[in-house]
Amino acid sequence: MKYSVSEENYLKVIYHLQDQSGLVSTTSLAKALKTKPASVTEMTKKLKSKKLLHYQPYRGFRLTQEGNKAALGIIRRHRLWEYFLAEKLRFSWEEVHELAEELEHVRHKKLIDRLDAFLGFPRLDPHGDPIPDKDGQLATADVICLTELPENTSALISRVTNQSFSLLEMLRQRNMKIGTPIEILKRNAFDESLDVRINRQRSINLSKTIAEQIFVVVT
Amino acid sequence: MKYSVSEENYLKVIYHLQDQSGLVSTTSLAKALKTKPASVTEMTKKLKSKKLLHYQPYRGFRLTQEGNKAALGIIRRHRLWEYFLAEKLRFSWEEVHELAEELEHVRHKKLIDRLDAFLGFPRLDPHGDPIPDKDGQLATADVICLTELPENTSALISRVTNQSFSLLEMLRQRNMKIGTPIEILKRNAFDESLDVRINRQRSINLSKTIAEQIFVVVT
DNA sequence: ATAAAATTTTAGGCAAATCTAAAAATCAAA
DNA sequence: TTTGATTTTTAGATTTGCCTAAAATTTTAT
Ligand SMILES: [Mn+2]
Ligand SMILES: [Mn+2]
Ligand SMILES: [Mn+2]
Ligand SMILES: [Mn+2]
Repeated sequence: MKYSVSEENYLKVIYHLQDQSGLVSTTSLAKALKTKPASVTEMTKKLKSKKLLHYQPYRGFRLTQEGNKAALGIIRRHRLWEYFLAEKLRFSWEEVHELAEELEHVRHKKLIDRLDAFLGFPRLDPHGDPIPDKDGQLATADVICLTELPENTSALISRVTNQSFSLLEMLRQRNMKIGTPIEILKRNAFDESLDVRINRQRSINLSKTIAEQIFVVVT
Repeated sequence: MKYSVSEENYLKVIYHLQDQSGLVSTTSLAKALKTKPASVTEMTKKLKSKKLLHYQPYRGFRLTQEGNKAALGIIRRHRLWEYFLAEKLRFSWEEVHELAEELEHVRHKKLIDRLDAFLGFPRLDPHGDPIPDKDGQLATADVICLTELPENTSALISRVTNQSFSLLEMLRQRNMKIGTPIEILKRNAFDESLDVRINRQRSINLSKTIAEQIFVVVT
């Protein structure tokens, strides 16, 4: 019912890794948590014994229902604090993730529900990621990766899943934020970069690496 | 420069105990921290080696300048979060202390300074305790204990230093909060209880035990 | 199918913070 | 001032989470 900070970090990271690949490997988790594979094996054994994940030695693991629910609780707290930091304390979107990494571990149902109400029950965090509600329900948005957007089709930037400080800082400096209109003018075959129009005004070039991190909704 | 949650709790509690008695004893600290004297001895040895407190084996200890500064930083965070919880999230004053006990350990200068600004640089927390400013300065208020207030002298409730949930809940239910007008009608010799008038209206009886926890400013 | 490479687990340790039990020091009283 | 009670410290364990190095297992390549 109540987990340590370390256990919570494992649960959250496993949840995110699962979203991409189905089963999560020891190495990928070790890398994501900046720890060593041996440590991961020990912790996953513990989490298994607490019935938070399915785990067969050498085979990888995934969250149980219980583990999933716990992870969503942590993600709810993380994203609500991110929203608070950005909207109320005026932090920029590249700064909030790191701070929320600590605040998310203050775990009192009443605190987080009051915070939710104070913020007006926001549905998206500053990066466009959905905020699970009281019951752990996640709103689903039908976004596509910017790299999949056809040319000359207007869309809105709706989500940036990568939390890298420098990526987010870069986007902010280019006035690209959640809700900003965007359109692909040209795909450059040589480096797969994109020439895009931002805010129906400025035209800039985005490397493939950056474009892959941006998700949009066609309007 | 950066201390563990445990070290922070020690520093804060030593600060408060020092305020009352000069030198702090191993047993009193153990009691306040709900731990055992043996654990206190080990931790204080560590804090001494970090030059956060003066400590002679068997003789008791007190904070160094450095330790004092650190303690004030923790108290600043604690009280600002208490203010936030009470003013913004509408928690009652008996609920905020416990929540702030966890939030106070999220330690980022910029976060706390932004929170301070967001709250409008409050000077007192919900219990009337002064909030140290950015530089650790504490405003001093000239309060007296309710038990010292002369009869028929109007005063304002300005501080309740005891953080007991049930004491604070009791006072709230009697409409006694920071800023509430109060006046002593009669001292009862038998049990040293006080008949007081609250808000220039209701007259109630306060036991000596309760009266000792209330501090007032004569108006 | 086998050998080499990669991944994962086990074994053995370490540091922080706690505990209990026993020893040492201090304090209080007769 | 000696003794008995109290306080404090030391000794030795325990728990959590992490580490390195070595062994076990699985995957990949010849
Ligand atoms: Mn984040
Ligand atoms: Mn986010
Ligand atoms: Mn408090
Ligand atoms: Mn307070």
